[in-house]
Amino acid sequence: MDVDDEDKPKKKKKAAAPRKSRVKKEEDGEDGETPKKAPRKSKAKKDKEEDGTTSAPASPTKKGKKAKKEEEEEEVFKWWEQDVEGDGSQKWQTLVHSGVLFPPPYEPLPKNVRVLYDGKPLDLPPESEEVAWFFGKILDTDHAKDPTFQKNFFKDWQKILKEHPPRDGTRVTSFDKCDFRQLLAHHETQRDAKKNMSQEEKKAAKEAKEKLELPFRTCLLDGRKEKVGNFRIEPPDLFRGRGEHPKKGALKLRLSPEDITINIGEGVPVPEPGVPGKWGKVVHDNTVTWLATWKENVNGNTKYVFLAAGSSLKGQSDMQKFEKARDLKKYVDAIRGDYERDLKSKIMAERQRATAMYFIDVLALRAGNEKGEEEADTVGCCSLRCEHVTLERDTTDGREYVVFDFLGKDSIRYYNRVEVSAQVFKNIRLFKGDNKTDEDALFDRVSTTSLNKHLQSYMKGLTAKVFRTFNASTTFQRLLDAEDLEGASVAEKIAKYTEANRQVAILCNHQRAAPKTHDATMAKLSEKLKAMKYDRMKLCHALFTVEPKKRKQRPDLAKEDEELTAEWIAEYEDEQRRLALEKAEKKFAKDNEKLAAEGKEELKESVLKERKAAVNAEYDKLKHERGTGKATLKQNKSAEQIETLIEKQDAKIKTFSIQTKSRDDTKTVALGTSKINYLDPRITVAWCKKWDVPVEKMFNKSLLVKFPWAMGADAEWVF
DNA sequence: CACCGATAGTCCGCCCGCAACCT
DNA sequence: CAGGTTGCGGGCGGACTATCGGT
Repeated sequence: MDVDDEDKPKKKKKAAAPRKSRVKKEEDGEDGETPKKAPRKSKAKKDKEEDGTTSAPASPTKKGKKAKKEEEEEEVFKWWEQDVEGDGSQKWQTLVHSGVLFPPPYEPLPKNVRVLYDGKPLDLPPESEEVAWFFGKILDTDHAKDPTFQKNFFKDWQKILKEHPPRDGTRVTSFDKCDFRQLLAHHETQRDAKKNMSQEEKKAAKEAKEKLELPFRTCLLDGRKEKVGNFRIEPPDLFRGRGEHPKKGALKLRLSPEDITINIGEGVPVPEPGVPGKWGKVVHDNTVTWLATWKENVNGNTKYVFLAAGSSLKGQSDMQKFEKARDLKKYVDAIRGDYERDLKSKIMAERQRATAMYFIDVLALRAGNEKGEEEADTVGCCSLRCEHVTLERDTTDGREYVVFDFLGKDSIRYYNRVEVSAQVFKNIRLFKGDNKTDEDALFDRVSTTSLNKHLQSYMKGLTAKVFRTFNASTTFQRLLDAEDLEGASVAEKIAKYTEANRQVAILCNHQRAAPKTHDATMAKLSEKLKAMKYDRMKLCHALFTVEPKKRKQRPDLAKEDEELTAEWIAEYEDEQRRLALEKAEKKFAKDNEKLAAEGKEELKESVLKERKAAVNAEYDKLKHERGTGKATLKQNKSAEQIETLIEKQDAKIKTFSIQTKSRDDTKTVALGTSKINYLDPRITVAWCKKWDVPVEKMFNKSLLVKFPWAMGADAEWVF
């Protein structure tokens, strides 16, 4: 399903007109209600009927499961099977939706929950109390302890306080005199109360929420039902910028309908805002994909309500993104040749540009736009400063390195020591110059705009970010191709896939904080692994006991696992004994409880004694076996049977250790981001088909919904 | 003893929110 | 700028685990 007629130049700006008439006509008759039958080869209907109806006559014994009918009756629009038409500037013909959902109004705190000022409770009007609440409820987080956050919060709170002062006229002038602890306590109480709601209450609350949200969840785009993404208007709160953002803690205001612009089809009913007021503006712009927009007050950014990731509009542009990245294959050799050449250019701007391109290509750095004073200080390739790169030469082998150390997007640290060619090394030394300071731009003659413009000269639509997609997917494809998985278990296959995913995530610097419980989890897992190895050891010993000559014949089994030290074995067995005894005690108590309930005579203490003696005998036996290299099993088994058991145990150990290692390797790597944004899903689909792995194992529900267009890729498909 | 099913408690992966990028 | 895509963290719900009783 290659889309190869993509780059046929259809640059006539007004190409939208012809197809409009056809669709429009159908529209009028149908009120836009019924899904438009796809003009060409839609097999969707047929597919549905086949599984939809037949499963209905359930067995009479089965309780009629509350007809979860809405399951999948919707006809799916397979846009990727349509012929590409138009230039993409027009995004829709008709659009019907319910607007946006506003957050509930502020509920004032109970009278006994107060901010204290100078030790005395403040009686605040709701407007200023709400702002205090935003701060109080996060009092136990790092944000509340951050000076910038405090400063910005307090400044904005004072502004609100001016309009809505404390009822007794108290002047709030010092942050340090404020005590928000009652607010936090109230927050915790609320949280507990919510947690402790009964099942029914929780269910009722959930249903009420769903009912409320239902109209907003979907819209009608060209008559088809499509999922809407972020239909909830962002609630007011204190701005949580990432890293050292100068505006963190500032008050993000509550929005009214007047702040919102609605984009909707012409001639369809405009939804009413769910709160008092009128929409700021209503427009009918079918060249854009947003349903609503507003301007956020803290940074002045424009926010939008878009369709969900699984929608046709998002899917189409997502697929185009990957097609564009695949296009780059055709040009990349020329581009590389040119920048290699330009690394030596006499023209400084060219030389810098070539070096920047080299980093973007090889390291998958982001473009790196200029940023303002009012934003966190983060950089990408073009905005690197001299302080972010250092040069190193290995004195023993003369190899040369550039060490990158800077804060990138989301203030995530990028640290990388990269071996470079003599030319790149020389260039960086040159760019860092003698007359530059640490704060000066490394590439003072390159901007993202100029670099992108240069890239466009090779390929239409080529920009720096395309290299990231290209790099990620190419790397992924190459790593997967390098593994012959014939005869491998599913667990092994998945491990190889995850490893390739991991390599890409590392390339793209997708990090995450290690899970808080990681160390504890790893400790548990390795104990479990040791226990498995212990069991294997016992099986081996048993084998040699049954058939001593095997010790010579099977050196692989005779070799002792050095991880299982004598101390560990002793500790482990003692612990197991303790647990077994404890269990025997419990069982004894339980048995008696039951007998008592039945009015029968309780077991005598001697029974417990016997049982414990049996346990002790078993572990005494193990204790005697320690260090002897011999063992007897609970049940007698033939040598052959034991060997089978060992094989099984080996498989179990192997699978388990693969999983354990993979988890450890991935503790600070975020795999999701590349999977969602950078890896062409068709690579995964093809790989799954090639190695007979269900695609559901590699894609979770939302990825499956996001990538329907990729599912048709066959086993031979390559990026 | 193996296996199943129920239950409660824990954990971890998924989804969402929205910030931070790019062009 | 407007209009998108990319990205992390946090909260939540569902899966998993431990335990127990019953067959």
